[in-house]
Amino acid sequence: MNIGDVATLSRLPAKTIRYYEDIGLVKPLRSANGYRTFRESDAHRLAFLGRARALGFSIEDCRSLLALYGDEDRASAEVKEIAELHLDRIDEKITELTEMRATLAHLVDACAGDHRPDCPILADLAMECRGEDQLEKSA
Amino acid sequence: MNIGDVATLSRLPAKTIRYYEDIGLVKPLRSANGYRTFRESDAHRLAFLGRARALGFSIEDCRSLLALYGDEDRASAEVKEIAELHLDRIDEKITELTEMRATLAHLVDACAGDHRPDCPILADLAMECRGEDQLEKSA
DNA sequence: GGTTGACCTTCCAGCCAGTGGAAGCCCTAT
DNA sequence: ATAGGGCTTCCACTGGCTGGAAGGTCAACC
Repeated sequence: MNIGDVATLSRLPAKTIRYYEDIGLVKPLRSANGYRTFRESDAHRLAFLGRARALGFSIEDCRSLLALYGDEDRASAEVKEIAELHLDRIDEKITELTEMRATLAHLVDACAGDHRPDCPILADLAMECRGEDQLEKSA
Repeated sequence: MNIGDVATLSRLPAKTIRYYEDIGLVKPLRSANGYRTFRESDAHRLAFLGRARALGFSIEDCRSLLALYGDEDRASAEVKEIAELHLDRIDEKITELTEMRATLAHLVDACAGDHRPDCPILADLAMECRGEDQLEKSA
């Protein structure tokens, strides 16, 4: 298989696949003309990578997961630990975004959104009275 | 004020403040020794930036928001539009993360996490049977 | 006057995970 | 023979910083 075929199969851009080779995640053979030649196992690895990335795992997580996948003597606990850490990171992000969302939604709601210049969104961003403990110290 | 003072006030790292100058978000004066000298208005802008960034606005959004803030003739509608677009982006991210979270939580839940190698997380990532429509075509 | 140490300066490199584009082979079909 | 599509490498760029090196400046202390 050439890179285009495996790109279609894995739904990863060819560029990404070359990048994955660069960083050692996949090691296709080369045919006489210099083209990359992907075996079934390479295609399989790329599909694995595509799904792991779609779940938000970092490239380094993917590397570890692939290593565990190829290790017959792995303990599922090792896999689970990676997944749980990732889950925690996702939860943190969701929490952070949800807080942002709440604040922002509140401000958007309060803004008339008309031709007049008065705007509670800008007023909030420009607010002097946060970080007052710091200001007091230096005052 | 030197950069350290304004860094403390705005709770932004000095490096970040230098970067903001680089990209034209803030324009401090220079004193004879080459040190940046921040006016009250610069400190104010940096605080504004810190809060806008904390709400997840992109640097380019921040640039627009600062311009609107300084424009007496702005319409609040312009501010609101930026905020609403950002809100939509946040909602998209939350949705995406929530979907990931659900899938991942399901898999983590199904994994024994013991010394044995069997692992539904890896099994899912390695699954052949997704993207079957594509596979069928090329088969 | 010398020295420490905290502060400041610039510049260059790197992070993550790719993406875009140029310049140039290779292969097939007409 | 030539047009097109696919493949190759390489370099630069994205966002939003962050780290570190090499060196200038300033206030305090001995």
